[in-house]
Amino acid sequence: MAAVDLSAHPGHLARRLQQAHYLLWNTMVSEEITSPQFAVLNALVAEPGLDQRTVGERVGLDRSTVAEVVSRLGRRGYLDKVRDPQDGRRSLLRPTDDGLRVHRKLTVRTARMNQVFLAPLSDGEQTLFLDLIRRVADAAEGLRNPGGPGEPAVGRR
Amino acid sequence: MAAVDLSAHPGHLARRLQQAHYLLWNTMVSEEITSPQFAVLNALVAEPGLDQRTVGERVGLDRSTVAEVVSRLGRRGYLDKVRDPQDGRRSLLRPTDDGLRVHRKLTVRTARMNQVFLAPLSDGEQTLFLDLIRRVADAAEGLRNPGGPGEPAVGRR
DNA sequence: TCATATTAGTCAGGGCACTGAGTATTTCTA
DNA sequence: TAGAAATACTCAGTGCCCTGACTAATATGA
Repeated sequence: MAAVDLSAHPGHLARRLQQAHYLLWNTMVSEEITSPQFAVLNALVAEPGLDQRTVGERVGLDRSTVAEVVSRLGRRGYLDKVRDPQDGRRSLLRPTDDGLRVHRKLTVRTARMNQVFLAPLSDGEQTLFLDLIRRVADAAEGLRNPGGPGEPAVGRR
Repeated sequence: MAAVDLSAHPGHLARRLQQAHYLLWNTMVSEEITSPQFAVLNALVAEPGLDQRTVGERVGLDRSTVAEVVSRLGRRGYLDKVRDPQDGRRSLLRPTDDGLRVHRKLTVRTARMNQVFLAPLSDGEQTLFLDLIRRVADAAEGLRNPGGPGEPAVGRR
């Protein structure tokens, strides 16, 4: 009897939103490459030669998850992974030609999918929507990473 | 060079939002019970005796995931599961006394967490935020479930 | 009534996401 | 310069999330 209305809970809505996106991605973008895999590939297209930790920072994934995603992309031949000769702890990542090709193809489809995803909102609402999510997510991430955004969290050399 | 700015991609933001919520839940609500588990428990507090399929419909989980979540809640003694004597295919679920107690406790903490989560937004923005997410998620779910909301999707008896 | 859907749930398999422990390498410092 | 601290990564374990194939039970209709 003391049950709660979950439709007012941002966390519950966030989960449903993410699930909806997952399904749309599968049908409109790719069944092989997932959205997090595309994010990692995209980060490497922007800055080839990044190490895993930095990639994780760019796309918002922890060390373990990056390792898994990278391993899948590597297995499919979309990126190369080599030990940094300057620092034996790091693995340096760069997209292969295949990886670049896939990235280009998915970029187009992703743009189309975003339009469909946001179609129920007016143009103004769309920018507002993205802005609100970003603010909430940034703030929540800031709770765990004190020091604030813009300011490098930990000992970036 | 043809890399994309992911901060304009709703799917990427949705994932980050959900991750941020996951972490906040862990620190502010419970390390034992997860948000989806609470959602299932909440549905059963509202309507004890539901079957798994209907619970999944209420909280937005597919059959397999509901089965897993239910099994964990059952293992911890928070719900009972019995075969429906009227229909041998169904499993009927109801919260135990322990389940009710936990649900009450987490309800309070969840409310506090929601406040913290939404704190970066003004009151007006908060309602707007929830409304926008709901509209996008509903629309995307409707793409897979033609027939529209309100109209029972499939043969509810 | 009997064969044929349809439905509820299970199971195997792949992928994302986190924590905590452990290893190798580099950096700092006494 | 040797020992301690920090860093990058791996590995094991837990949980969420989906699909597709399967089983058991019920409902339908020729």
